[in-house]
Amino acid sequence: MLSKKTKYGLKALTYLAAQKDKQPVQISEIAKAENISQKFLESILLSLRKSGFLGSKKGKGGGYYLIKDPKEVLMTDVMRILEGPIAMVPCVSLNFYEKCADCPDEATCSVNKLMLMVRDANLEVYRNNTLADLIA
Amino acid sequence: MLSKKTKYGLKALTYLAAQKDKQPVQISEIAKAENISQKFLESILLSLRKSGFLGSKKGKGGGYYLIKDPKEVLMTDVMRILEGPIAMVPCVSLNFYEKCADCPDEATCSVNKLMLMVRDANLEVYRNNTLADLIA
DNA sequence: AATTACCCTATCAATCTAATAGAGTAAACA
DNA sequence: TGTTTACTCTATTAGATTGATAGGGTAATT
Repeated sequence: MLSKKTKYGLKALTYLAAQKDKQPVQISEIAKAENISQKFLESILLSLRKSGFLGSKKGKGGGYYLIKDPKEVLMTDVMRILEGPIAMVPCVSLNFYEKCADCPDEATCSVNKLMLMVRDANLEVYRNNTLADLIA
Repeated sequence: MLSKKTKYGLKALTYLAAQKDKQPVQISEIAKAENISQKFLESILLSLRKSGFLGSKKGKGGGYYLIKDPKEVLMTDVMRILEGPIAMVPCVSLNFYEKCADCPDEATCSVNKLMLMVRDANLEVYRNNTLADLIA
């Protein structure tokens, strides 16, 4: 299951990407428009800022804004920040690799074999889609 | 993340598929060979039996055995039983469709759009792989 | 200087997962 | 026929995670 964090994060990103000007948008505005718990959204936007997707401005007229061009924001990066590893098992993860404690041999492991194919299929989708593609 | 249930279930299925004869294999043998908690494996095999993948035989010399030819066992069916919906959000699920409560319009929803592509990519993998493919 | 809106910490109920325990039941075999 | 074997079922549990909420703190505009 996709977590609400990722769901909300994606919605917020596309909301910001759809803005005509680059003016900051208040959290409250996004939360209201997308039916998201404002406090929860705060923490999500914060992590998106810390990972370099968003900028923020404090004080009156402040809010969050997209740093890069939506065309430059790859879904691989977004998903890894919001949802975590793209792979369904650590033993096939590119960025979060870990050996399975119980599995004696990856080369002959059926789970490894299947999940490797699944990972590649997912990567293919995430690599070929940017934030801009989700709006059009 | 792939649940342990699915992981163990897949391992058990491939273990049974790799058997030369069609003789029943005891739970304890599979559990030992694949490093799985026996009691947990019991419940998994039970659900695989109830959903038509496995047959069982009680008493001495009993155990579980594969009902169909491994070539006929599609990963789509296995995954749906073990892991649940293939889609990451209910609003793009073929077999478990549900409208998102918070989303006003699927047609313009960015999450829907992305997850639809992800679902199709995953389906492609699961449809093109059978239990037999995981052994070879 | 006051307001606005981001920033951070802590807490919480609900849910899910993985594992375990223990008793029950059906089938095989001597 | 009776005992053994191994599947079947119910219940319980600790632990982790999720999603949400509360409340105060801080920095930057006006």
